Amino acid sequence: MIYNDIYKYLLSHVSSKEFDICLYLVANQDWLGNVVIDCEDIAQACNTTTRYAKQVIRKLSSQQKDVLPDERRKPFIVAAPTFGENVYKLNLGLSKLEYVKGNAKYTKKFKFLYTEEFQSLSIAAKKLLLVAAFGMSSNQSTTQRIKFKTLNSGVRAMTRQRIHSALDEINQTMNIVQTSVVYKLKQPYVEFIFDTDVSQEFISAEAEYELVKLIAFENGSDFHLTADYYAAILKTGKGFFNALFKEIKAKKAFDHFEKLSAGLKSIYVESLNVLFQEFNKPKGDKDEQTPESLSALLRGIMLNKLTDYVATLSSEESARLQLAQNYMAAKETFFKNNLNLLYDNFRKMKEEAAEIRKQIEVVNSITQQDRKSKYNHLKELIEKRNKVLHNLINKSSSKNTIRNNLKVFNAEIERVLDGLNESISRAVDRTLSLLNINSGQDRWEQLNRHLQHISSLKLLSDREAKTIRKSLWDDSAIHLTGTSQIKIARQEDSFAVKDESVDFEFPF
DNA sequence: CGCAGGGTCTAGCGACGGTA
DNA sequence: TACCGTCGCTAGACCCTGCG
Repeated sequence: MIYNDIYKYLLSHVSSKEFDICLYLVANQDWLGNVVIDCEDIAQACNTTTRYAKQVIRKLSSQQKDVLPDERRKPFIVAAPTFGENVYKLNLGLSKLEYVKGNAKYTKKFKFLYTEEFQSLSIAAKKLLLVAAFGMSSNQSTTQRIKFKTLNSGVRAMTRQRIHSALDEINQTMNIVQTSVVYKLKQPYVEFIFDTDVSQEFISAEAEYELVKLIAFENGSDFHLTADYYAAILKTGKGFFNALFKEIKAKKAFDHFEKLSAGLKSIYVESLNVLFQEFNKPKGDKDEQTPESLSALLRGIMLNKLTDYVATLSSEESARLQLAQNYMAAKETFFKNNLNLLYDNFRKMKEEAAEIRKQIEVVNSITQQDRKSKYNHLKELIEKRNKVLHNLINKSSSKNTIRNNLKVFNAEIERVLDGLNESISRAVDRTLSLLNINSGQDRWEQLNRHLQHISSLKLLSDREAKTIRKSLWDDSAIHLTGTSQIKIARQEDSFAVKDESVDFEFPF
């Protein structure tokens, strides 16, 4: 979106080509508001030479020498080396953390702003059309009327004469809009009448789409992918970034935005690579990948990598804490003459550890959302199973009916459990290996331990973990040890069903 | 890359016409 | 007449492209 400050910048501070290049930069932002600068691409997109594109980029990214207006002194873009070479972030516009629905005025990225005809216009004509586009964004009307007076005072270097010649120019060059001067109460207005479809044609965020396409291409997967696949992948990826922005806002971890978003970006890129390598493997008798299954796969990969990322952060945190401890331990032997330095270092290490902990909390809450929904699913499934079984028992259904129902439910529960296991075992392995806890043979035991660990890590609240454990083990009184044996309390009546692979004990 | 050169913009000045 | 806003003109700065 062309936010208000960018809009004003375009109306006041740029020349004709700079106008196009600024619009290019706005259109080529990724989800984080970063742009990869490729001057050849810019030159091609904006109909100029690579050399001049470089010059403009240099200008847009350096402090402007004009003294008076503040916006002009602020460079339009600044280098963002954290995200890679040639990556710049837009200095104007709303950052992802500032945006709240409805809080910002903006101009939509109409397609016509990016056409060759538009780019060939003089700066005055471009400014007039941008003002009209702003109006069209806010009131959806294809007819825009703007007072001469407004243009004179609101747009730099806009005289009557320039308006008239710009209108002639627009009428000659642009076939999607007709302009004229109309009068109301002796006031001259500029009237723009756009073709109806123009107001609905926007350019989409290409940067992320191009990235996915590029990685698919590099992995040789691009032949098989239709638009549906790309859409599914982009939706999944964007979900993660939105979750990050939300959590950073919620946890007020604004200082960590750059580090965390750079982390998430590289996780996303790595995951896409893994995804397409996976996609390319011969499938055997497996079903064809659907867009949904591909996006679920991506989700799984990203969650795993996020877990690894948390583990890295955790060890950074422990390193700081360890260092702080070392400082204290050294109190007696060293630094006798320099206790202040010692305490400063100690405090610094503790503070850094606390900052890292905050980052961990942000990332954890992203993965937590996913696990929470899986846990809820599991909980619901078990509740449903118990209800069905109790109904069957009350209706004195046959052993076979009960057994078959159990089998169906248990298969489903195991499936969900597998997903959960996969999702959490990494968290446990990576982050708790320090605690020397070996994973047991029994999946149910393992899950129970995971639950404890996860609640000890505050991935789940104690209460949630308790509820889940309760619903898994207490209420239903199901105990599955190594032999998949099921018991339901009410000892007075119980029986066992023998099956070739499963043993059931069931009360009546 | 440097440079030439036409296009474009800015600031400042004075002319002009309308109004109190 | 004094004042105001608008317009056109001009010098000099900046924009942008093409040439070698």
